[in-house]
Amino acid sequence: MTDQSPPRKQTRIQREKREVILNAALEVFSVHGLRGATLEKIAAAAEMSKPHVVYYFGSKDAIYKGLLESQLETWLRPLRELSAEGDPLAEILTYIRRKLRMSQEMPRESKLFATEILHGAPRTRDALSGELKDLVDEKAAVIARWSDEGKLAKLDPHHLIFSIWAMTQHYADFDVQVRAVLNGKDSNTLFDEADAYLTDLFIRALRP
Amino acid sequence: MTDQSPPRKQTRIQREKREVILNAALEVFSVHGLRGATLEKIAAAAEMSKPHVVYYFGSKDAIYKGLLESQLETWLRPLRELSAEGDPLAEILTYIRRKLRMSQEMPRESKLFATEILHGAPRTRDALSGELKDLVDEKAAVIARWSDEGKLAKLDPHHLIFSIWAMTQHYADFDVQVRAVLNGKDSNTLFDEADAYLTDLFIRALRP
DNA sequence: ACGGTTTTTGACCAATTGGACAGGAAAATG
DNA sequence: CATTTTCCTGTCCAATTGGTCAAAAACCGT
Repeated sequence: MTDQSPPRKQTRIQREKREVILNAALEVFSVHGLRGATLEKIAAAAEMSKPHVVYYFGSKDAIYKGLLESQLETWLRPLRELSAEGDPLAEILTYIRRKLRMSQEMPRESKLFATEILHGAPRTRDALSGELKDLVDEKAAVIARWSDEGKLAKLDPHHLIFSIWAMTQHYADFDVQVRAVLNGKDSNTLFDEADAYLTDLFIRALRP
Repeated sequence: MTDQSPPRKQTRIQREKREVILNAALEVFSVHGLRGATLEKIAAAAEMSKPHVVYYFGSKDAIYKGLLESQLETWLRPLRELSAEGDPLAEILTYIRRKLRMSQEMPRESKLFATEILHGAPRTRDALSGELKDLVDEKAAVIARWSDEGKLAKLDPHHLIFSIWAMTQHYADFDVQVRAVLNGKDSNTLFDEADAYLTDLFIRALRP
């Protein structure tokens, strides 16, 4: 028995095509949302025929779910990397910077999740109250300990995390609005400003 | 000429019906988004027939636009009420509290705007770079003056406003996520916590 | 009570769209 | 090569859905 993979080995071409489709779908879903996206648009973006897309994923919904799943881990990584060992303030500032950079570099993923959650997270509920909650609780406990030890100001750690999510993702999800107000600023300047602002804000707020 | 209204006087029944439809539409749009909402669902929520809804608004799109327009002013009011005359820190904290309360009391409106902007604000672009930008610039100038006078910490006023939007609306727009993490907390407790946290955060950050 | 206007709806239509299907092209397999 | 398996697409279909239309019902001024 040389075949060690449990259900079925995926061929190279299968992996590649699925990858292409997921990327095209991300493009389309992030702009139009689940309902606004059509198989046709996805197929066009992936440069293949509509039945071909269905051939690989079975249904539009399956693509959408596939996308969410394939991105969830990436999405949580910055928080996961927040280490209990490091310097409290530095750890949190690094987390903020990582999250902000992620928003800058992966705005499509950010919008995908935002839309999903905004609409009640019908396909992600379990992950939210399972994996996500566990991770947040764990890191919130770390932050709470830091506060107790006097290394950080006493601020509700859960809400601290929420506010970091809110602010960093704001720049990706509502970029149209931000850009309309700060009209003419290019993306890099904008994120540099945001970085400086958030660093400043949280240094002032978190210092013991 | 007793009729003084420019184009046409709207009858009582017309105003009422339009009101009912807008309210039903808000319910449906805020949950499903523009594309996910159907005339049928709106009609059902308004307890009338589909052609009746069309009779009053002409098209689904017109209802959507009507909603956005009828809510925009309400949405901007808290910022508009931020007064250059008051005590700087108190004014900003009051603004935050108003905005947060608004998110709590009008989550449907919040989600409506969030979805619209998330999808590129195709129907709101002008308002964003016109009315909204002007208002923000005006209030940002006020805040900048306060900072210059040493009454407030020096923080980029535009980004300060963005961060307030981001955090307050987060609790309305992503309530599913917040609730999944803080599982079991009822709405009032949650918003009270948020209020306490945000007040605390911004007092620490804004004190000169 | 009556004629006209406004309101309301059932029935219908055309466009869109998710997806099925049959069969051809290409690749792997032997 | 022959055959089997995988890949790929043109064509079609049924469901959904935004919107029309004609006609009925309710309303209103006189």
